[in-house]
Amino acid sequence: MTGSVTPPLPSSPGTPGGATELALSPVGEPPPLRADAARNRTRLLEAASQLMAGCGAAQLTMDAVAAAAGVGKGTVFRRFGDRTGLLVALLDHREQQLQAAFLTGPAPLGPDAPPLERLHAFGPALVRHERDHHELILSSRTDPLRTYDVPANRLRLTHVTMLLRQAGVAGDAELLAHTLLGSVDSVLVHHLIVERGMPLDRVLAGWHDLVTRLVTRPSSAT
Amino acid sequence: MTGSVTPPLPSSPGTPGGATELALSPVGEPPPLRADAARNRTRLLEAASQLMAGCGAAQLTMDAVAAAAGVGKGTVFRRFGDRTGLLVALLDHREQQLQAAFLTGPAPLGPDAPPLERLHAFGPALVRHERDHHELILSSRTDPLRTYDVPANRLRLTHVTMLLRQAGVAGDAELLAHTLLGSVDSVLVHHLIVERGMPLDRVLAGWHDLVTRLVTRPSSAT
DNA sequence: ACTTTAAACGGACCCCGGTCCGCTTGATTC
DNA sequence: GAATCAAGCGGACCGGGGTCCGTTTAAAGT
Repeated sequence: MTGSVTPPLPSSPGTPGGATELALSPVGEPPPLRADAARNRTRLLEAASQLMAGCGAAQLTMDAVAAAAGVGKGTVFRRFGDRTGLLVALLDHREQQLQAAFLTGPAPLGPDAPPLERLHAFGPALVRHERDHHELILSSRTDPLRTYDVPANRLRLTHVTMLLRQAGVAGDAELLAHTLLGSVDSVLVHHLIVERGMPLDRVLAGWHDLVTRLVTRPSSAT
Repeated sequence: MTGSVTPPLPSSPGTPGGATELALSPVGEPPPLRADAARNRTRLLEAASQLMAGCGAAQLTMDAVAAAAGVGKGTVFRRFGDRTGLLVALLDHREQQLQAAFLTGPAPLGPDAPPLERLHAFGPALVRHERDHHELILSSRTDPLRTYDVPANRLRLTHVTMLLRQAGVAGDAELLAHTLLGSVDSVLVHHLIVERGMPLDRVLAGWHDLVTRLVTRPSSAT
């Protein structure tokens, strides 16, 4: 179980400017749910997953999910904050596999391979994963800014940043990681392939090329 | 006047798979509006702009815009398709300045400077422009896929692609252009600066660094 | 077992985006 | 200037996201 989606509890409007800390992820103690709450959470995720499988994201209305799970509508919102929250939770759950693959899995994705190799392998793995779940991803992007707060995406960023550093890349590893990840962003790739008819191979070649360019030290400037 | 926002006329469901051509932008004859329609269009854009300036994007409801412009709600939808369409039209209008700057303006942005210099200048110009309009941009991103269809964004892509080619870059210019543009995407930059506290200079340095890396031929691979 | 308390629950309710369809009006033709 | 017709118009209507608040119930204390 993920347990990562900390819903925006109504008790935390707090300081608006909140510069005390990042305050976005006071991850440390996701207070355990009450028994019934946990049970309902599971039911809701299952119901949502089935509705999704059955009729696509369009049919995934909050009322429908609530009804299918046999709970009230308010409960869904209490648990997941809003529709996006529910979708993210659903997605987050499906991320586990991918995360396991690059965190602890076998080479070339896992920690046994050298950083550069892992980096090269990471792109295709991501693209494949995102293609499998693109509908869910698409519909969870209603609020563009929140994308960067999704745990899965944060994890990817840290991962790529780390790999870049380990590969001995010169320069701003964090920014470069953003750039790399952006180049295989789910929405972009979907656009390129579906709407522009670009072959998948070309996108993947782009990833490898980009990794190579970024890892290579720029020899001459203007 | 832009005149670019061709609303999805109810008469054009046509062939769904439409592989005849791109069919996305049959730009060629935006059929002229009837007098009253044109008048209302202007009124609506003005009303929207004022509401935006007055109370922010949140208050920009379709009803409010319609009321402020003194027309019916249906008219707004007929003209702009949906809320996003209205926002894009608004944004598109404000793009003119930027577009003029890099299409026909003076060096280093305009055509009088060498390609590489234009490329370096383009990033900062974009970032500045996007910061000025980030609220509008943000709220026009509800439908992530449509982003790539916005005329302004297409233009940017072609522009950067062209500059890359002119600068003699080796490799997939179109993909590289996507990558470059992605690295200064409005939402990303806003996230980095506002939520992560990254100084603007660092983002801009990232752009220059990236341009340099991409233009430089990768000397050694794995 | 009984009390207490905060969390969880449910569904009526509100708001807004988007649709629909009958009416109006600007353009064009004769 | 009258007739014709497509384009434009408007606002009632619908459905779904999100909120609110009175009620219920799991858990902790005695």
